[in-house]
Amino acid sequence: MEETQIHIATDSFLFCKDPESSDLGRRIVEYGIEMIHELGYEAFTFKKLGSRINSNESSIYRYFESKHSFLVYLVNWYWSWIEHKLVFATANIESEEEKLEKAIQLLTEEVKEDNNFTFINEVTLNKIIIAESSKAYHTKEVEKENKKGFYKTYTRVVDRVTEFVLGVNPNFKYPHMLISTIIEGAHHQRYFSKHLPALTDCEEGKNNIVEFYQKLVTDTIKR
Amino acid sequence: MEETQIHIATDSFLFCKDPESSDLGRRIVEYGIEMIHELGYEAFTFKKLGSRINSNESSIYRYFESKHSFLVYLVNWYWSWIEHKLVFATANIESEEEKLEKAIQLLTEEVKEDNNFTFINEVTLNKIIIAESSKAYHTKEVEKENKKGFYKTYTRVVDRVTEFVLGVNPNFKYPHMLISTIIEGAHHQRYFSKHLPALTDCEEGKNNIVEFYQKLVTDTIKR
DNA sequence: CATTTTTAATAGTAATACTATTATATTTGC
DNA sequence: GCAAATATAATAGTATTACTATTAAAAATG
Repeated sequence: MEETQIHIATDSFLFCKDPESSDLGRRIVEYGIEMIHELGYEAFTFKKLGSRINSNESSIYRYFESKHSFLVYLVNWYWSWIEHKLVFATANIESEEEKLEKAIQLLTEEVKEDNNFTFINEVTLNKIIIAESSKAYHTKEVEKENKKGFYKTYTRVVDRVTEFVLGVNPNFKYPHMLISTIIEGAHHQRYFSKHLPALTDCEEGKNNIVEFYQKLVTDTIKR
Repeated sequence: MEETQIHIATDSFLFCKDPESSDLGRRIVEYGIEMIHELGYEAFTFKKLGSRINSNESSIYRYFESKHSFLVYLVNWYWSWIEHKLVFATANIESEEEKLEKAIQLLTEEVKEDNNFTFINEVTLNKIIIAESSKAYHTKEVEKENKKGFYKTYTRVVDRVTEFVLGVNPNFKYPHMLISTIIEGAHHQRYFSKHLPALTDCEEGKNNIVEFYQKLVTDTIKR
């Protein structure tokens, strides 16, 4: 991987105490990801996590206000990481078309390598994003939380790619809609291909999802 | 509305006792929809529903095995209803293009009228589908439940519209992917436009979502 | 090395998502 | 019209969840 040691910034309103600031904090995040992936969000509890990392439920509460805010933290970490990769992948590229293509690739491909520079396993985190992230915003408190900035990292990624769309076609009316459709769509398709295959046309091992969305974007914004 | 008294078939594995078979069953569904909409899926409980309809928590359990299976029941009812409307809206139409257009309209528009022929308020149910339905299949038990047929109504709708896509372009490689992307996408956009507007380009009151997806389909499948 | 901070241990709470049992209505079949 | 069957309501109970509060022990820091 091209990265040297990177640090993903997370806003301080996403936690009580910064999990990156201590060994316990890092273990909470590292094994929390592992356990949400294994058990699913519903069955995951801080109590179970505490006993897995030889710590205590109440100690985890000093880092995260609730199970929900832990999920929100992970979602933000993920999108900050994607944003970093996006900036890197599109730097020094002249062609707007090519920038957009790189962006779509990044947003729709499956994360396959864990760079191991951090305590976060990005491959597993990507699977959590696909399977669980919609639970972060499908709550009665969305609007309140949105005002607090809980979803701004995601929004920022959408905005960046929106710029590339407008770079290719400045008259395209619905760039945000297109990009959020593609991001959510690709996640759905990956989930469906694994669990509800009747809803997709994916062949094992083939990169149909990326191909489909690349074509969809090209066909939709050009005219 | 064009319908006469309709009856939406629901498979018997979706409930313990058919809620349509009694007054209590119908009240459970009617007010259950109302309460999930008001409180959100997480805060909704059978206990609260029982006291709202002057009945009892344990009586509701005679109709539905769990809160989860109640949601699954509602999702299936919704898609059966959509399927019915779809068949009706595309009957006797010759042109494949026109059939597809009607279908996309139906799948992406907001439900605005409750025909009041049944005990189910379709406007409210549509809002539940938009905000909560992904929770029905984002569980660790998806595959098991899929085998039992929990998601087959949805699949059937996707399959029907897939046929229209192939009617317009028999060589199009990803019709299921396209249709499920559009269905989920439209739901997301409606949710975003209300709660997370930075992710869309919707103007209040305008039908941008339908317009966007109609164009997207046309541009993507033609070539 | 004294103080502050962090962590662990323990206990406790209200609520959730159920199950089980029994009593009382209501429906139905004859 | 009434006995039998069935549906519903009332009550109680369970294990677990998602937390909060308190205190003691351990570790870091100035």
